Amino acid sequence: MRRMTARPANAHQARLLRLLRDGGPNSRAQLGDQVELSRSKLAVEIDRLLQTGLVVADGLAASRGGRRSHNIRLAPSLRFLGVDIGATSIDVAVTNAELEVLGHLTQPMDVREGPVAVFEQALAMAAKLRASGVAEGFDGAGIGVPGPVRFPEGVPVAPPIMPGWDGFPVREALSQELGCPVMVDNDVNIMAQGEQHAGVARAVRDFLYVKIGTGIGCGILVGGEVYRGTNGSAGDIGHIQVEVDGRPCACGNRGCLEAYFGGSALARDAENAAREGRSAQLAARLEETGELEAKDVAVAATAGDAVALDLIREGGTRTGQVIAGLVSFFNPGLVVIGGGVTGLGHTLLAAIRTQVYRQSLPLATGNLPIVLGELGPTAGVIGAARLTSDHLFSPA
Amino acid sequence: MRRMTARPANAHQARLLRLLRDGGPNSRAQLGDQVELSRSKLAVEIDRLLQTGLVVADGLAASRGGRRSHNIRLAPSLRFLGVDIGATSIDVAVTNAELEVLGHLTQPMDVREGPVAVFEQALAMAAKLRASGVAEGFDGAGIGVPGPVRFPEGVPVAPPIMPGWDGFPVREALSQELGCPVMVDNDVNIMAQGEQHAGVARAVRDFLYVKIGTGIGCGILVGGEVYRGTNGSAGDIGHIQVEVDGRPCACGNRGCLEAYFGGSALARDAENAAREGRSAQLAARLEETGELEAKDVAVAATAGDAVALDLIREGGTRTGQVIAGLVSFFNPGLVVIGGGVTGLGHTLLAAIRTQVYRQSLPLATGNLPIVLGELGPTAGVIGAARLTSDHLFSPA
DNA sequence: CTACTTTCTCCTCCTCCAGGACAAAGGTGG
DNA sequence: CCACCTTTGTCCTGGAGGAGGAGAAAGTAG
Repeated sequence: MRRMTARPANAHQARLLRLLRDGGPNSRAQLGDQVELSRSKLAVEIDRLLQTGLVVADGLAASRGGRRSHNIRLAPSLRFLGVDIGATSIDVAVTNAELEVLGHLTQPMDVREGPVAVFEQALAMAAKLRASGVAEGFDGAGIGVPGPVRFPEGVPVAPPIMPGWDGFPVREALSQELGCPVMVDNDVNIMAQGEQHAGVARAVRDFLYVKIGTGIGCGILVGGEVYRGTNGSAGDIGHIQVEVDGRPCACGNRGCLEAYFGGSALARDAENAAREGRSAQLAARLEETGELEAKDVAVAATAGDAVALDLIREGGTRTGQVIAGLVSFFNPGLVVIGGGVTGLGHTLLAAIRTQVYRQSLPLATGNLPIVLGELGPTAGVIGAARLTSDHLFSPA
Repeated sequence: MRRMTARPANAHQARLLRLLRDGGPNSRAQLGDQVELSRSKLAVEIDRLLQTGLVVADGLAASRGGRRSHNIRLAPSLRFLGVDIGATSIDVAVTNAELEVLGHLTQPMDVREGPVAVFEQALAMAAKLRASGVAEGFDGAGIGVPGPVRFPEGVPVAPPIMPGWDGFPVREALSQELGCPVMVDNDVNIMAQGEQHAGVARAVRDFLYVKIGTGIGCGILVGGEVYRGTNGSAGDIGHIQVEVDGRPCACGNRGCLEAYFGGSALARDAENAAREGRSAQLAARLEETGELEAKDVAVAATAGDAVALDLIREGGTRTGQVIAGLVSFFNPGLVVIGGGVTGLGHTLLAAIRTQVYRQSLPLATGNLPIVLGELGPTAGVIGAARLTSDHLFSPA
């Protein structure tokens, strides 16, 4: 089960591996244009990488007017496991070394059942993927969990929505089970990295990824790197106050953003609206299922339900208020809105945009795109795979 | 006039120069303990630095049980100029290579008079310092201006409180006049760097420096480096909204933090209180001078005036509200309160602390000190000098 | 078939740098 | 005062890192 994947011996090799990961197979000559190394040194390092098996020579490329080049690519047998643990669902995917998703499973789950049960499920899903033939073993795994993480140790700290996880040695436990290196991070951070690797944030180095799921969180990228803060709790914007003496929040405070918006708040508000007879459509749905979810509001909104649209707009305005403040403070080059909000999509985005553009400094918003994430549920698993590949593709 | 100061030839030399700057004179052996270099390589690099004249051998140190060591120190003739341009005053100082202040001048000034007049004044102050004998010439200069700066070019962009400065080539113009390299940054950023170099933030890598002067701004340090954002406007927190449909602000919006607090707002509120007869003390002062300044409120507060104390507490609460949000978002290891608030000091600090500790996430505030800056008005000039020394002490 | 381009390999030479040997210069205890 | 220790600094050698020229290999264009 245990795979001994080689590691690059120096920074040059690490650099080359990342170039091959992000740019796909390439010739020695083309790689030489992207690094500041002489041809001879480059050849030496690539030979060494070939010897370790991390990269392979893979046929000849078409001529570009001269001798045809040998393609160099990352070993096609490399496999990364990406796991995204949300509050209510779990995503597991297998990627190749270029972080292309080869297989992806999603299942509902309740994070409050605790780490043991959740990881049992995650490992079962991984086994299922392996049985399907996309992987024989894993060279590395990345995990996102819905709470703050002490990143170097890979241990959740004081996670509000998953109390049973506090201090559970996620990294060590999973590394044992999987027999490969494991990296653990906040789920918002891995989604942000996913959008940076393969989504809308490809060319941007300083940006914010705002995830609106059950709760609301924010991934912060500074110079292309995740910023995690002193305790790993950076980006925890769900409990920023938006109303003095406002609604009570589950965290014990009052007036938090999450008391007004996010999957939980939205479902609760929709149920109230249904019970009070303000929306026939939501009431009908409530009748059917006994309770409402954020998804139901999205469906109702798409069908034109005025109450549902109002709820989304109001939530977007609240969220926009907070984002406006963060934009003034952080002056990002891009704001990505992601999370389980497909369907809420453009109504929500419009409300957020209106609020941010009205409220932030002109200099900060002048050239600021605010867009929806383009990867949807794969953002997390791609980001998780990237996290572990960043680790493996760095000098040992 | 022009000084051709040598630059380090490589990263090792740069590292050594910074060690000598931050740790003072030192022996080869002690330096060797702080860098990962062999003794021989270290000796070579130090010899080269000695040849350039950037460092000098400076006598023998006391024995520590064996052969006495030769002290190595930065050239004692090196001089940096630090300039801190505020909204209403200008600070100019001269430091040696260890960034110790050798001479410091402060004068009132109105930034709206435009860059030409202001720099004429700054250069006159620098000349006065030179005439006093603390410097013969300058090896580098750092300037802080009260507005966003496009850092690589050293040009202010769209500064709200100093419209005449937009696009003025500060770096180039001053470099011409002074005959040395010049670095330009936002004044809040240089103050933050000052506190990091020689003040309360010495050991902290991720922190926020909140300056409450005429307006309110924030310096952001990530991993020990200033974060400036995509347009150089990061940290502009004075126009974060604290009240929906609140007081009109000079920026055209409503409910901004600066509409409620900061030197301008405080002076205005104090004048209103005086006119409405709510504070005899402030009214008396208004009678004397015709208008009130933030300073007058500080004096009244120290004397126990209830209205003045209330104004400060209220402003601190508003500011604390904003900081609380930033703390949740950024999870800093330290928050420093600085700016022209000496006197408001502990009343203000208490109000800010109360609000932040009440309102931010426990994980983010658990071990978070919120303290006053300890350098006062020298923070800016030291930070400015450090900015330019960071530049000079990096490979050419 | 010739001329030219591109890609890749091989070889030489130079610099960087670690670490051992050793010299210099002090202290300590008899 | 001398033998022996510690600390500091210098010198030397060998090995690894790396740049760049020469040229072979393999293609295109005419």
